[in-house]
Amino acid sequence: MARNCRFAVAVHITAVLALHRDTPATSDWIAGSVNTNPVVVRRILSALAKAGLVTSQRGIAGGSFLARDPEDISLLDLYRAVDEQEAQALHHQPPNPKCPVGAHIVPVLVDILTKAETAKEKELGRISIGDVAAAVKARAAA
Amino acid sequence: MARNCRFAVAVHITAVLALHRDTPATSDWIAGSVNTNPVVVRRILSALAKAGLVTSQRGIAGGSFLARDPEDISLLDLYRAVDEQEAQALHHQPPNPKCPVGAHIVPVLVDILTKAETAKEKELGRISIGDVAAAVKARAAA
DNA sequence: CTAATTGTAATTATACTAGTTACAAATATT
DNA sequence: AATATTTGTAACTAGTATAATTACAATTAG
Repeated sequence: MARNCRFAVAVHITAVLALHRDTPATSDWIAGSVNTNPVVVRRILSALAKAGLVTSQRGIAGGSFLARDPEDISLLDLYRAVDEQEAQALHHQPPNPKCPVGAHIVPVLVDILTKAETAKEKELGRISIGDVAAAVKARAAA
Repeated sequence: MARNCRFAVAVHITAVLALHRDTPATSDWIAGSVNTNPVVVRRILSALAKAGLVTSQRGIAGGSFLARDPEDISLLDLYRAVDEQEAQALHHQPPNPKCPVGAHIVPVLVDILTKAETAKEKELGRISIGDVAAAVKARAAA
């Protein structure tokens, strides 16, 4: 249990919200679809709320809504809200500065990893929750 | 200590090998540059050898070499050799098939993650170990 | 007032990681 | 042939991130 699946769950949650825009969805109900504990859902909803992507309401008729139209929420928004910094890791210990390679490899690596991460994020930015909801709907109809 | 830095170390190791093509580099020597334990280096060298990127020789004059020209080894080669499948994780437990979203979200997610991962890998494929070695050299000279 | 719901802290079990020790297998040098 | 050095791996350890779970205060509709 060491692999981060928060992004996948965030996409799932927001897809549910996109398909139920009229009534608030409770964390318990969403958890039933995701097949996990409601607290796990609330934690991710909390991160999404901090990013302004969803709103939640306490109380007996409470639950969560998308804060914007599904077409105006990209997967990159979710990714950033939830994964904080998924960037590939650098050295655990700083390399040896007395070796020419050790002394200069880190900024070179940072440059490489930034390029790779940027390409990935660009793809995620092209897809909206609306697209995801439509894809789910299309598969359900088929 | 849960973040994977094998790719970063693999780039470091192969950069060292690219700048010392004439003599074999021992895992002990490389470990001194990376600032880690020689066994960690040997483990990564072993993965690279399985992918045909380096060759190693045992014995008193042993050590490792690049198996190809640095320009012919891409960072994608290293990434694949070392990270096996770094792809972003899906749900921990399979979602609820009785919910329309739960029943159809997984293939949609796979499609999304594949696109994102492919974009990242395309970037890594554009960069060679030769490029990395040149960048390190340039910084060392500056 | 009551019941239902969110928000969050605390705890737990699991798994992955790098680091480390240990040692057999291989090999160049003498 | 003997020796010293190096790789290749297995086994183990400590540290840490993760999801799941329990618990409970705060909020709110009816």
